[in-house]
Amino acid sequence: MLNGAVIMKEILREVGMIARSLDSISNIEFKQYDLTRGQYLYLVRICEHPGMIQEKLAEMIKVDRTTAARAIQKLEINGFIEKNEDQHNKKIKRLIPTEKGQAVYPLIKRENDYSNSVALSGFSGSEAETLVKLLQRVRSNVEKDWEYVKKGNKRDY
Amino acid sequence: MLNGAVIMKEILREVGMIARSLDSISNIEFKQYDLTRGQYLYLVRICEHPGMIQEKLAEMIKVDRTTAARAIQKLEINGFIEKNEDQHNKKIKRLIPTEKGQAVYPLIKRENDYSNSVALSGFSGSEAETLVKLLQRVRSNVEKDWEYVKKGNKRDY
DNA sequence: TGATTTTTGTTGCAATTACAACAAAATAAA
DNA sequence: TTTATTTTGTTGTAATTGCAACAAAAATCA
Repeated sequence: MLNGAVIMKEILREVGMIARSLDSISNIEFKQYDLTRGQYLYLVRICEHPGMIQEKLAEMIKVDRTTAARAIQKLEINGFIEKNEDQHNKKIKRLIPTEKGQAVYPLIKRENDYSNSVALSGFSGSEAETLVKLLQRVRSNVEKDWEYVKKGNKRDY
Repeated sequence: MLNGAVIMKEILREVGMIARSLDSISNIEFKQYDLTRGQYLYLVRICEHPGMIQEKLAEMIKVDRTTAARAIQKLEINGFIEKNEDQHNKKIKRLIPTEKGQAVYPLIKRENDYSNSVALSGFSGSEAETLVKLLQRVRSNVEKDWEYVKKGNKRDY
């Protein structure tokens, strides 16, 4: 039996270890496609939601606006995506994958799927499902605080 | 009902979003203790495992050896920890928190505990327990691949 | 309408991150 | 013991990351 104190620290640390491991692996494996650190994160989302703007992408990934801005800038320079201007709104730029970007997408997807299958090896279908649902709830809880703190507010505890 | 395809991508992404959110929050909140980005990760572990060497700490956190080296170097420069030489082994340096480091520890702990409680809000005790256990299995699965890839090996998929 | 606030985007810093490449001590193998 | 390999640590270099501070367009408000 696990007591509360153990759970307290473990969730956060386990998640951190898992995320860093998987991110590190992906970054190493995507170098062969000329994607530098972190870029795959943005590219997959742009491919899945073409026309998205970078502000929303940053929120989706949970990364600083300026970090996203530069990652996206680089994706554009290297020909993976385009920034298209909007008909009705002069301020926003809609992000669209190029042919090159679309060609890389399935390779990223395949790697991510494989990493997921590794992560879930030994899991039954229902265990995997339970985990996804619990994680989605955690994410929903956590993202509220993230936005709150990111905006300069102070949490009270 | 969730189908396999959704689960496939969701686990990895949910974990990534949660990890980045929590890390971002912590980094903002720890600035008041003069801890710069990422340093809290190392300091808590050194406090909980005094005498640890930095190679093991890097493995524990799942971060590059050289990243850990510089983070630890900075913790030392800023007086949070000491590097003690070992009696029997001239190569290794044992990491020990200073008074200052020990004074900050409970503050980090408190913040982490709070973030955990936020992450788990709405969870029953048994749900929280289930999540920890599933995450530990995921981490165990994933860290094997991380070490494998980090050492220069190529995964086949 | 006009003034104010929010959204979206960029650039200047200063810092972390990590790959390479090296060194030296410790361990394993011959 | 001598040689080879692994472990542990550092530094050079190049890149990402994110806070501040700014700008301009859009949305809200009075």
